[in-house]
Amino acid sequence: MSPALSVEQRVLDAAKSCCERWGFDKVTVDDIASDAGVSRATLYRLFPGGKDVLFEALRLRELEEFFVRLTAKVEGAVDLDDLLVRTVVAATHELRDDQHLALMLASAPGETLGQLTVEGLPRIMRVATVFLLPLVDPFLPRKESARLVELLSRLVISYFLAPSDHVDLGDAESAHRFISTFILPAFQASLT
Amino acid sequence: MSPALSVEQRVLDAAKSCCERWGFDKVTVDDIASDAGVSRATLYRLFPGGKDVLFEALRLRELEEFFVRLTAKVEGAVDLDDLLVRTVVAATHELRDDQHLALMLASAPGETLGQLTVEGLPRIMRVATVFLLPLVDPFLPRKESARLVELLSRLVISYFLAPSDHVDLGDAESAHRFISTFILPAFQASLT
DNA sequence: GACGGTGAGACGGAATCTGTCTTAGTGTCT
DNA sequence: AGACACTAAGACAGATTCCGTCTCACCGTC
Repeated sequence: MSPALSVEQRVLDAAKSCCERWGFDKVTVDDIASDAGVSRATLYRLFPGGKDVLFEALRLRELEEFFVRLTAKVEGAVDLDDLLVRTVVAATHELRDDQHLALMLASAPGETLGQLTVEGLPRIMRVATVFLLPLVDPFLPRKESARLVELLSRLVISYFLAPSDHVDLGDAESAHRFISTFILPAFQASLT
Repeated sequence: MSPALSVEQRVLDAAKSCCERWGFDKVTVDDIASDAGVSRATLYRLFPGGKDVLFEALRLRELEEFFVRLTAKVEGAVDLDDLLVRTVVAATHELRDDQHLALMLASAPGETLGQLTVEGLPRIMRVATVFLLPLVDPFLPRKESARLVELLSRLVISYFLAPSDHVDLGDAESAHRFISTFILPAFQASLT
């Protein structure tokens, strides 16, 4: 047996694939453990607290991978307008293309929505801030950056979950119109 | 709500699709009931005894559909040799193409194998006899027909579960060789 | 031989599932 | 109108599964 990946990663992969195979609320810890080729004891040693902690870690990993891909896509923006439009468009596309997310929304809508809106939102904001703040910082004072990142994160999620007839944040032109009209003016005064 | 299908059939369909979605041992009666758009009480009224009886009924339905398709494929055989070869070949192909069976074998091998070999075999023999006896009857005395049907059923299942290097019952020529060599001689004396 | 990491599995308590039952609602027939 | 068949909803106890923690034996390394 060649680990290749760390045991933690193997377990998280197993959790993800079990989820996709059986749906979130049918998965048991035993399923995940045996899928990862690991004993239950080991799983609990790696993720003390069990299922909750494990899935929390999985969500965190997915979230970070999401922003790694996202920031890679928006590198080299020339001004704030450009940066925000590209970020919002790329994020929207990523959300729409996320198979795992789609499956979760289909098989366990309540849980998944909670992770996108209520319980999970603080973590999302936290990670979004970590990844996006450095990109926005050149254009705005720190405090304004944080406000901006939070605002856009909320908006992207909202428009992803409930698309609008008037705005399509997956479309560059529409996103540009939206951002110049509703977002940038609020931060114009603070532009550095 | 237009029933279109009888409630029993809807419940059996739900059981089948739940099985395919979640695997045999993850399905609950509630899953099936709500998938069929039926209350749990109704389900237990239709299948007194619950899960076991329900799945028994499902297996019986699948089995009968199997033989309906099979007999349709072997109509018009001119002699016993022809009939047996075509039956064996068609049955083998049906088994190999059965998606539901493949899923069951993959997700619940123990249970499914039992249904093909140990507990389930009597029922298979019974249904096979009902469907195939009339086809074989013209060529053999009743008692020999039953022996023949049983023998071939067992062989088809065995070669399906564990293919041989020497015989391929899905191939007409190979099946013909096999049947003329091992099967027909034993019944030659009884040919009517 | 000590030591960290692991698998196997026992354990009690919580959660879920099963199968039966009762109740109330709906549509049909007389 | 009333009798009737059929159903959804859900309460219920008992069985089963699952969870999280624990112990113990095992193995490779130091």
